Amino acid sequence: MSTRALPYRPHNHDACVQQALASARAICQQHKARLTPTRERVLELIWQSHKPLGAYDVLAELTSEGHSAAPPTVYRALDFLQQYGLVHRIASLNAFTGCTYAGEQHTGMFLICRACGNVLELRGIEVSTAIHNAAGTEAFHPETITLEVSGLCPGCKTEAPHE
Amino acid sequence: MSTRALPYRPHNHDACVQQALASARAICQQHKARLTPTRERVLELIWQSHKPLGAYDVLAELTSEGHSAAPPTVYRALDFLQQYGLVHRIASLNAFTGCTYAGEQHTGMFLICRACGNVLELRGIEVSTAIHNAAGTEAFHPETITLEVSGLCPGCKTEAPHE
DNA sequence: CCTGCGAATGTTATAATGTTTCAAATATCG
DNA sequence: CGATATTTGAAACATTATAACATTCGCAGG
Ligand SMILES: [Zn+2]
Ligand SMILES: [Zn+2]
Ligand SMILES: [Zn+2]
Ligand SMILES: [Zn+2]
Repeated sequence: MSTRALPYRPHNHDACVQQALASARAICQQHKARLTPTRERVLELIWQSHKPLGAYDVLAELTSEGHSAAPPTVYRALDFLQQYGLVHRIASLNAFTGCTYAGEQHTGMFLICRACGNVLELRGIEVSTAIHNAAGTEAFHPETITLEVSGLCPGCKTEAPHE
Repeated sequence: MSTRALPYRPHNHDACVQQALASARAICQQHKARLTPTRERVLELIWQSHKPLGAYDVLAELTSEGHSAAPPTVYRALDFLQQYGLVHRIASLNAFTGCTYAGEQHTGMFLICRACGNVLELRGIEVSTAIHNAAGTEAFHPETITLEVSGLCPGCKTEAPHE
């Protein structure tokens, strides 16, 4: 269903974005949710950037396009997109990124390069299982998992191998 | 070395706190780091609460004690405490909690009850291994892992089993 | 076509969280 | 003591997020 974005490697990003938008439209239709122009534009802006985008980055882009927008405009769109699993919030960055596996059941695991800022989302089924097992030993009932790994991507690691 | 706090169960919390402070003093001495009165008081305040404390919560407490404090006072103390592994920042809450395993090498995994607000820190070695394995398949070099699980603790789960 | 209703948006203000900057005080060591 | 580095005080500022209320829009029923 979803074409997996090649991690940290060059690819036709326009096609990438267009596919994400098409997928989003389908998902919203399924749920009878309205992917309005503002919501769709916010999703597109987020997808166009490989790096997570802050809410105010999105806002700046919208206003630069002549859209009369205020913080609530963006946050409301982001809430909607999160609700339908189209974007994820990266808590450690206060930023948002497009979901690579929209429509598929998954626990998002994010590899965040501290050098280039790119983010790769993995499904991480084994990780998810291990987390649920660990929580189970404490009789804890998990609902949402925040898993963000900061470090160096392959490219940046070879560029700057010496700390 | 460290006495594991009994998860979500009653215990002598004063002793809990005193032990954490003693441990912190030892760790700082080892590293020739200065656990100044303000830093120690911030650590104590954070430990006294089982729930993660926001920076401004700490600040309010300090000022209520007559301490002339401003935001940087607290953030500097928190930076110091994080640097020496004495507290963790919970990114999904914008709050801070005392480290249960200070001085021990570990990847913090936090079980956060959305009902009562209590937080339990687990070491989660299997989880850590799974994360590193997953990152390895992408040739990613992990440095810091943010792993926060929100859900219901055993107590709150039985109280409100029906969503 | 109107009309009413709920969803979505516009607008303003404000809250909550975190940082920069520079000066003053304090500890540490020779 | 005097030089040096660390820590703290203080004020302003920056960033991120929400509250409150008015207005508009999409759509179904009459
Ligand atoms: Zn996802
Ligand atoms: Zn990189
Ligand atoms: Zn810890
Ligand atoms: Zn609970």
